[in-house]
Parts: sequence; C-alpha cells; structure tokens
Amino acid sequence: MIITLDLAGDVPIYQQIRDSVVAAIAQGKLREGDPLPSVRQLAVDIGVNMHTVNKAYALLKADGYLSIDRRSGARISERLLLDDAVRARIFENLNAAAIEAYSRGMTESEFLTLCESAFDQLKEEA
Amino acid sequence: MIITLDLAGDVPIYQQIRDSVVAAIAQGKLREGDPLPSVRQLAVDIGVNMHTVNKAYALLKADGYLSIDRRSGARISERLLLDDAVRARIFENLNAAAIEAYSRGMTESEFLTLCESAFDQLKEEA
DNA sequence: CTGTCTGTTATAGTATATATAGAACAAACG
DNA sequence: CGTTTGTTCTATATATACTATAACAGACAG
Repeated sequence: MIITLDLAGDVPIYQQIRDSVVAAIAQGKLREGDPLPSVRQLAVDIGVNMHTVNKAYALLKADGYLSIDRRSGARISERLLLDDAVRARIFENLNAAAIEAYSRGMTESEFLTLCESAFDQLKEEA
Repeated sequence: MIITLDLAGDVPIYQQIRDSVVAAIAQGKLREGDPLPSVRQLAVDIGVNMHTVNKAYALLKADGYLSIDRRSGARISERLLLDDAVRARIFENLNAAAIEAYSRGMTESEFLTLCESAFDQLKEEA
C-alpha cells in the first residue's frame, strides 16, 4: 500500500496521507499523470472518513502535486514544478535541521554527509 | 529579544519558545551554562501563561538543551551532546526536505548547495 | 524559623483542531 | 436519467492548546 498510517502518533491523518503521496512520488511509485483513487474509495481502503482524505487532496492540490478534474478525479500533476513555494518549504526543513545540528556542534562536513545520504537513499528506492 | 512569537500562526507557542532557544544557541546568543529567565519571569516578559513556558522548558530539558536545578533555575546544558536522539531528529527533517526536493526533480548538487547555504547562514550569525 | 523564589504538579475552564457522520450540490459521462 | 467526481455544508465527539488559580517541595537570604 502506498498510504501508511500511524493512528497512534500525533501527526494528523490528512498530513500522513499527504506525506505518503509525496513520498510515493519521490520513490517513483507514482509518476506524473498517474490517477489516484477517488476520495470516497481511498477513504474506504484505508478506513478513514471521506473528509479526511478530501483535506489531504486539497493540501496536495495547494502544493501543486495534484491536478484535480471535476469529473475524471485526482491525478498527479503533469508537470511537477520546482517553484519558489516548494523551495521555501524545502529550505524551512533544512534550516530546522541545520539549527539543530549546529547547536550541537556538528561539523559542516558531517552535516553535508548526512544530507547526501538522505538524498541518495531516495535514489536507490527509485 | 531572543524569543520571537507568532501568535497568528499555527505553530504552538511552547514549540516556538523551544525553537527560539535552540536557534539562539545555534546563533551563539546563548552558550553552555548561560542562565535562562525563570518560568514565571519569561511568561510575563513575552505575555503568555506560566504553563506554556513550563512546557517549553520541559521540552528543552527532554531534548538535552536545558539543565534544570530546583533552586537556581534553568541553564543551558554544560555539554550539548550529539547523541543518537539528536541525530534522529536532524535526519527526520533532512529526509522530509529530500523527499520534497527529489519529488520535484531537484538535482543532488542543487540540493547539497541548498544544504550548505543553510548551514553557512548559521556560521555567519555566530 | 520566616519569607521568597525555583521548578513542578494538579485541577479546571475555554478555544481551537481533528476526525467522524450525513446530506447535498454542480459538473461530466454513459 | 443515473452514476461518480470533487466540493461544500452542518453537526458532533474528542483531543490539543492556552489560560487561570492553587499548591507543593527544595533551596537560599534575612
């Protein structure tokens, strides 16, 4: 299953759905133009309410990952652009990681090695 | 002021306090052994409830940033260790950034350049 | 000892966020 | 027409966040 949920955790379900789809795209399990289950179907599949899935789809749409048609349903966007909003999100996460690392005295080379391993890990899964 | 709050945002206040202190450490504004205001004093200074500050201090203590004495109050830990728990937190943020970047087709070199700039930005502020 | 300040805990009330539920809408297609 | 799509609306139960008041044990100054 592309969607993996942790009901016991403190991360909202709609956020987990959103992250699962983005991760699936990064891992090559989902590609540009691929169809996604309907809001109602996915809700049944993973055992959550329709509105929870709908909120996740709305997030993915707002972030540019989903292209939603009134009739044909949801699909992965044909062109996944690397715009400023995406760069801002990425940098925000990198900044949080860098602050945590630098405050603990991690060297720059070790930090960059960690960055490289995180990226390479995705290349292998693709 | 070391603590900056965004009351309109969706990030919990205690989380913002926690992040502000960690950022201050990374920027050299706070160093190992430096004292922090008392829970009640900081609460008055930034205009929030005492319990909100207390929760932030508890988080910082759990993450190893604060060494709390019953009487003398809260201080930055004498030795900010780079243990496994910290490495896990850092990698979690890096992984989220890498996924977002890789799913958008960002090249590895561009990603690493972004990582380097995030880290260098902290060095300059120190 | 008395008084004060420290972190900490307990309890309670309020506001917001999350998740669920049922219903309905407009649009697209067979 | 009938079905399915995303979307919107209302309602409810639960969890979290924040505030508020109070109290406790420990440590220090007087």
